[in-house]
Amino acid sequence: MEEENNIPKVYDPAEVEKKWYAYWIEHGYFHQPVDRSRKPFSVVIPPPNITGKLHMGHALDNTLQDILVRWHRMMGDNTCWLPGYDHAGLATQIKVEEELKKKEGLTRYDLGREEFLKRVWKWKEEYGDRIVTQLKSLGISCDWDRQRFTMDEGLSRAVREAFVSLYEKGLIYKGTRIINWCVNCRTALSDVEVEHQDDDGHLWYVKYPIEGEKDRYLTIATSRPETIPGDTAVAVNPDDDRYKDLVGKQVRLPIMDRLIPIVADEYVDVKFGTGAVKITPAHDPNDYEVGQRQKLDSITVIGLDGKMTKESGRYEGQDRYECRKNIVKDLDDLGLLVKIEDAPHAVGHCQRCHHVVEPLISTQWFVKMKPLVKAAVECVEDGRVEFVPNRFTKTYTTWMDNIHDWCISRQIWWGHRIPVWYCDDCGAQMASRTDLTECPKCHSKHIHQDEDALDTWFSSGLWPFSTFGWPDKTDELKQFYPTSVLVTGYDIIFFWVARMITLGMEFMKDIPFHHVFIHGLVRDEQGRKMSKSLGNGIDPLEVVDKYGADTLRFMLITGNTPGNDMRFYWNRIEATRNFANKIWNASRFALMNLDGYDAKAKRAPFTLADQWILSRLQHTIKDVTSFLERFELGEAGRLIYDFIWGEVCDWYIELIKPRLYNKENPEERATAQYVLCKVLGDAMKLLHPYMPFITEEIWQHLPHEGSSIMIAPWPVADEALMNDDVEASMTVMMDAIKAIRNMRAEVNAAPGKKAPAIILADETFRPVFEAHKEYVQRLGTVDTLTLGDSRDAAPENAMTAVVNGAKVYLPLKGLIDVEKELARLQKEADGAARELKRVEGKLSNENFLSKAPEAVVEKERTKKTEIETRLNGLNEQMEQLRKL
RNA sequence: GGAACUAUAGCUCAGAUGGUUAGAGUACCACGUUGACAUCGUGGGGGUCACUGGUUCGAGUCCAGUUAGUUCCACCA
Repeated sequence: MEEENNIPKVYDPAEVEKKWYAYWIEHGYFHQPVDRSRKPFSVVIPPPNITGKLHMGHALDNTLQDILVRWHRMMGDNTCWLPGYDHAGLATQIKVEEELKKKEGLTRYDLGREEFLKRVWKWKEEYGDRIVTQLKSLGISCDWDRQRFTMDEGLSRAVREAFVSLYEKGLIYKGTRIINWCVNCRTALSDVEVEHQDDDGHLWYVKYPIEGEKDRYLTIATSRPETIPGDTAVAVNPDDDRYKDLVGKQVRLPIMDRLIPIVADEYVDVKFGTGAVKITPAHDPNDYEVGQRQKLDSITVIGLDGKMTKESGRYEGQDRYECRKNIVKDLDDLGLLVKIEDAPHAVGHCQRCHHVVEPLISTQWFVKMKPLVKAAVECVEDGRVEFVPNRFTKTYTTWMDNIHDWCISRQIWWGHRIPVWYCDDCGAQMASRTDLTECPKCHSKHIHQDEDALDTWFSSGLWPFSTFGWPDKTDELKQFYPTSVLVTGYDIIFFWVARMITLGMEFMKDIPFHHVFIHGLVRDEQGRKMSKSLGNGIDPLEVVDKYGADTLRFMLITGNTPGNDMRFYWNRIEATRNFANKIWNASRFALMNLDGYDAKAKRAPFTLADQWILSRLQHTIKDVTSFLERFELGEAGRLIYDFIWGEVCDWYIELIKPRLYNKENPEERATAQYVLCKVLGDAMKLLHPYMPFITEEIWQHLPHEGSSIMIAPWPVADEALMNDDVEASMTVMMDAIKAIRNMRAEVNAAPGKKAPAIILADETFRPVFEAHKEYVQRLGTVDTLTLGDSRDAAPENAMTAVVNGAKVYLPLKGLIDVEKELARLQKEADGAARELKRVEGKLSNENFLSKAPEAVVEKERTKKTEIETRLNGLNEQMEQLRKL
């Protein structure tokens, strides 16, 4: 062994990845200043929460972005990928509160607003960029110089501007309405932050005595008996004959002993329950509506703490669920409980803490959405903003069409405080871009700011432009807005995408991005969602440690299709790792045979193999690029994989070995070296967006121009090098070689040793075989190869295969089991006959001939001839065998 | 109650504008250490493309319906 080369046989990503990431940072490749002369390509990262820990979703999301960004950077676009993170108001506050409770046994109220916020900032400084560090280990090429945080001064200014501007237009208002209240988080929530799930519930049927009529009752069904103290009416459908005479009368509300009216309202479904509904405007959104229509009072019986208020009489102070039990019991004791039915019930839960959300009447800030969404819907419907895959357009537009006003105030401290001040003296309410110290109306110093903070999504909704300096008119904004593409999961279309489009159209009068590239979820091997509670999450960093970021990235991108969920399979990780190792060894082979290589040295003309691989390379470049243009990242990746492994490694490298090993002919050797470098180099470029590290490592070893593959120009397909004749010739040779291998394996002939073969080729391909005998000898493990004309008589005692353009024989005297061989040939012939029948059927169909395009018909004709030739060859051979 | 998605080899998945002998990886079987790679090579078996109709010269691909599964939206007490 004279293996002087010290490149390891097995690729070890750990060190390589660390090295190159540092190198890229050091050279500032991720950062590009604004260059108005070049086409922009910009992406803003979906900002991870500062509380976040990297999970598979992030890995997928950011790899997708990185592939697009790296590709466009290589294409020469003025590329900007802006990173950052989100303060995540409620989520972060909960986290810090938990820590405070655990470590010091304190609540935020113990500390007070100012001190508590100091703690959150401290927490943010300590842990806030942990996720950013984790992202870096994936190899993503964000411009870290442009990193933003939603609570930065600049972004906070944008929030102020947006709020005040909407306020001045009357699109933000303060109102007292029924809202979603989390009794655990003690804050209002928007509709999208409430997750509905079917819980096991019951329907309690309760008799309400009708006033003035002895022993007559109206029976209602309720899933929430604890709200009975808040009832202010009972409603029936106006067309319900059962109850027509009762409308206008009153019932005596059980327990509370209060008279409430019986009203008629369309809302009531005659067929459901008893057809009579108790109305509690303060604790049910529907009842609230009915209450508005019927001008009913509303009585709040459940407080902000989830406990019964004094309006509930003797239940005051009880927890809402405890009260439920007690009321049911009391009703039973009174003989008013008719029956209890099991009934699944859709109950709203807080997205953050999962406690049951309570509908309550409360004074909050809202954004009036209807006037805003018009432009946001239009720009999607007319295609200015394009969802990929397209089906998410419908998800988006139907949601937007049914939009309700957006509750944006939160009773939390961490976040952007609502920029509204109230004058204690004159009662004025004013929104202001700057902090106020006195009332602009009466000049009183007795003013105070609204206590609430804004929904986190209000600031994230401004992200595509606030990050580039809005409301200032910066160069960045001019160049990079609208951004090119937004990459995100389908789970936050409503939370985030919809808001960005809405607010972008409002404030920038332009779309925030041209494409929304939606991906699915990464699930576990059984297809379950990865979650903390199941403990089935796989840490991306663990995969990176064990197999490298390149492997994780490639695995996440290939083997699934845009917008669909995918499963995480260790076994696919291993397969991808093997691919990385394959690339590694192919380049290792190249490097070991590159000694004395001089790109300028005199070269021999290209051989068939050279022309073939160069032709295949051009097609690969063309197809990969067009798949990338259509966001078909998985398909593009697959093409690169197939090209490298299936064509370069399996065929080309094997074919050029003799030339590389033979130092007696330097010109031929130089040609092989040149083509190998060219093909590997371009392949590395195509693969670079997917596997940035290993491609950089290899590219740096290969002869190259420039300082990094990541800024090397993206390959352009050279049409002049695409050669159909060459590809056809190689295909025939490859088919013949495969036929030889196949036959030898069938009879297990001379395993590992060379054996003779005979090929009778037709006139088109005979010269090809003659010129490249050694291809067949080498890859078919053949010693003597006898060539002849396809019209020559077939050799006796030989196994046969017929491929398009040639007949292949293995003279395996003694090894052939005539019966088995006949069976094998018969099977082949049967297949060919079946196929022939189908083709003939087509070709004898008048409709096919007249209606199908000429090219398709022609194709069928050639197919027919080919099959016939093959079939004849097989039949001939079988006849001969039968004579033996 | 609406809507979307999925259904292709034992398993995980690809199959753009309808025309391939329907593919890959993995698993399985056989053979193989020829100077990149056993994280490898060669060969093989394995699919009535969920079902039923329709459109078409031609359907895994388009349309309608059925079944099964997943998900999102929705105020039925």
